[in-house]
Amino acid sequence: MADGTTTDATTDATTDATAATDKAAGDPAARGARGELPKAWVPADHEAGLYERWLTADVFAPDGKGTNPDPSLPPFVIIQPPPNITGALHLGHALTFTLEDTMIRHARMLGHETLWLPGLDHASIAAQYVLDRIIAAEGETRESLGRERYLERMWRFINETREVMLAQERRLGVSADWGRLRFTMDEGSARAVRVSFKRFYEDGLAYRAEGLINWCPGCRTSVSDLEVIPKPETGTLWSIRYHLLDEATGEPTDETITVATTRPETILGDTAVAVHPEDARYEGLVGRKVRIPFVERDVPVIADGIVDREFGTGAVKVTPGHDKNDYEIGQRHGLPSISVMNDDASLNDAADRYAGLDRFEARRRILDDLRARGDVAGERPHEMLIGRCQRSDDVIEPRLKTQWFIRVRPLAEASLAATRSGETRIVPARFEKVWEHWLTNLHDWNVSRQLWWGHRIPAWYCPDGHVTVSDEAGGPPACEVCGRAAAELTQDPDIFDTWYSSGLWPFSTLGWPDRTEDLRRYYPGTIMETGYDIIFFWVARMMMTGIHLMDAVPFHTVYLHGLVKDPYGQRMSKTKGNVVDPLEAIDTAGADALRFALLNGTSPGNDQKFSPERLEDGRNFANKLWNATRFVLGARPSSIDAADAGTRRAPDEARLGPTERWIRSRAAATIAAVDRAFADHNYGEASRALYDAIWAEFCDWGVELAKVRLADEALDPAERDATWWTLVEALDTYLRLLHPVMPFVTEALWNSLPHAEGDPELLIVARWPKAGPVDAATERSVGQVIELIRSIRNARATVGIAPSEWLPLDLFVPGRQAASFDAFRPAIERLARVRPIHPHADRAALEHAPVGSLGIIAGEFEGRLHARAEAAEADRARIGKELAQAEAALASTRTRLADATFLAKAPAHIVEGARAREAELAEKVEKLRASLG
RNA sequence: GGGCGGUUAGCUCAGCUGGUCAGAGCACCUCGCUUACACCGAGGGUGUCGGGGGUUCGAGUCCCUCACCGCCCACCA
Repeated sequence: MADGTTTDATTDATTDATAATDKAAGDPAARGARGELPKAWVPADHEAGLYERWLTADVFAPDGKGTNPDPSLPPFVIIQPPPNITGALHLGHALTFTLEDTMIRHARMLGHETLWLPGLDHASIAAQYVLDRIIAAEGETRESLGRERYLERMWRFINETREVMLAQERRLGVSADWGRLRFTMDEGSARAVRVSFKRFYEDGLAYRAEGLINWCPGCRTSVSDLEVIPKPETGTLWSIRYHLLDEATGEPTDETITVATTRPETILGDTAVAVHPEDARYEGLVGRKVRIPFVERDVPVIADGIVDREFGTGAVKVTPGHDKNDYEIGQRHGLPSISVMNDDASLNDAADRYAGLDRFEARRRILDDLRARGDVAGERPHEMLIGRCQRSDDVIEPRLKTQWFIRVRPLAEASLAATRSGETRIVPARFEKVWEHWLTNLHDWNVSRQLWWGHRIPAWYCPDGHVTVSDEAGGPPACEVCGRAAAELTQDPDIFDTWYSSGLWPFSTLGWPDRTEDLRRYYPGTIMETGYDIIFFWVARMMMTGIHLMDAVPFHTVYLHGLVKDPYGQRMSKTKGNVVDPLEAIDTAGADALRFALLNGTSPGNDQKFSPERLEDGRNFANKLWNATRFVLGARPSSIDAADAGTRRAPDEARLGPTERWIRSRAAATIAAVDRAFADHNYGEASRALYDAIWAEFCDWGVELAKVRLADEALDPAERDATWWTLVEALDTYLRLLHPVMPFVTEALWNSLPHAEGDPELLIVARWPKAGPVDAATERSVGQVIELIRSIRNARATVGIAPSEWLPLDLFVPGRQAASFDAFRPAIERLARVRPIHPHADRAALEHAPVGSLGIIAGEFEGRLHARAEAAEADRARIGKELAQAEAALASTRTRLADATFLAKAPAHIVEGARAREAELAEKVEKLRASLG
């Protein structure tokens, strides 16, 4: 049943894809007619079509014909947490998928063969919890349906949710290898579960024993320690008198010892009273006996170091059957463990007259009866932590049960060795401490669950109580101890903790236990990406099982992301009603916007607040890029005809001016910055760097400066061509760099841009750009020009001159800026709205500027902007302020330079920098003063 | 009880190995439909970088300490 259903789902997905491609084929926008773009980036019009193109081009599979990986590079394998198949995806999933997709696209562009194996988790307890509520609405219960029909209903349910979830992943742009879609309840996983368990059993790492487990009365199953959530609560601490026995007669006396408890109902399971060995108050009592009320059981007073003398009365009742500490005390002192509860948390027959009562009702009755006997010595409110079920919120009951456990000690040690040696690295590193602590103090893992939805434990019991663990699908042929026939054997009714099969994910999905080519090639994985909240549930388990069963760590890097919270920093939850539906976000702003919003401004392992504004940022950015590209395509000089523009050429080096060199240099710097960010797994930094580079540098200055060149009639057509090709080249670079983060808009735009010889059809498989040299000299001189334009704009705005008004400018152009000035003269005119410009090689010439001109100080440039006298008056305040700032900065720099210790101890380059700054500031102050007159 | 994060402009956050690091976006204010974009452009203000010590020639940046917020782990009944 399991694998059949999964296979169906995969087939359906493929069929859908084909159908959608046919639809998209008629849509020019989706195809991206080269050289033309619609007016605006409307994600909904493009995303589906683009996704289908990737699918049909077969670029998601590592061996797909579309990827063309570089054989000299190792495969890049990402391991994703398969989401629970319980319903719609939330923003946390969107974050995970965005990060993973960003990583895999980046790796693919670098030329790695990539594997991202998608999947879904059957989520045993979570799924049952959801389904129970669904069938309750249908008037059914688990019991009324019975195991078989319940499971049928479950399959029906998950077959629906599966499609919804996979469709959501595709809308986000997830470029996983859909042909390998796996499910933790498919036959491959089932086999891996059986075989692994048998291995653990044979290796002595799986054992069946009676132990104290966490019981959820609501879910009617045991749960692991991790699924017990301690929640603060104000309870009551009662002091109860236990009567000591007369040592001679063995009968209770009036002599009492008072114990403190928050759970009087467990009195019925008490098998001792414990005090601290060095507690003088009770010195003489150790070794004597007390009688437990109601059950009339005589138990010893014992001494144990775990008892806190300061707490309560310093004497504690010991109930090994219902308390973890007490259980350990019981183990140490050989005390019997008495279980007083049923599965539904009512008291059992051991509870004598309280049998059948619910645990809380029993508590009330017992207290009443104790009061009647005069044995309640006191009570007071008590702040405490109550363990509640992660799923149902019921109060967890520690109970004795015979269950299967995994012995974790050796596995944990091997896992610790892996991170200590650096074989597996945790990002961010601070989680290593958490990892260490948890693995060091780990208790054996209770893997039995008394649920129906999940992998049945492959253990069979014969009437004589022999245990046979089998990895055969149909069970063992006979009891392996006594040889009784299979027909006489009974399989354990329990199933595995859902994380057991998840823990096998990195290899069960690659064909294990068979020694497949996939395993050889893709195990261990490169990076495992997930939220820090499942580091123990999942990451640690994969590490433990992987090392033991595969003899190798399952992955070399553990990347942990933070949680997505609402704008107020609250955890998103359905009950709070503050969840953001990723699909809604995609509908309103596009998948790229959502992806950008989830990555930008975040850092590894840190939580983030998600707000609509962030989504808008992403949408605006996509639109900005869209329009920049639209401009470049529309600005093609007539000297380059459409046919020539079909293939991207590198700009003619000989024709490059400072504008073009600046654009190239900034693009090169951006490549380096993004490379660095990716290397550090700092995806928030990568997106930020691209946002700045594309918007504040390329669009605001690169394109604006290039516009002037393109519009310059006097320019040599060959130079104009070079300008255009430079823009195309820069865009090409930026689109490649941004593609991992915003795959749709970049793919659409890149499709419309001329491709270089040898480029593939699709950006998703285009190569990552290589960082060229940064041209520092050009950046310096262009920086001066930019500063000049800014200063002029600033002066104009400050005094309120209309932006449309052309003003004459007297400009002192120092010799070293002469060439730069010549090149940028038209740009300065247009962008600063100044005309005519009177350049002067001699600064003194500025003194002849008309009275009331505005002073312009920008680096080595200095100017006088002609304006009306009243404007000039308003300008004096601006200059005065600037002067004050410059003077203050100069003063502080001089103080520093006057300090002998600074000069003696600071490194030379710092001192030199300070000197340079002093000179610069001094000059500026001088200029500003001159400008004020 | 241990541990880990966080505390930087009104809001969300960047600030790597201490020295042009006091920044970005949003919000806000003033202009502006200049032949990519109003999902835009130009310009602008705002911060004793949580408090207090210390190391250093020099500290959001390192150390100590305190405060508050959040999270994780934990056997105080």
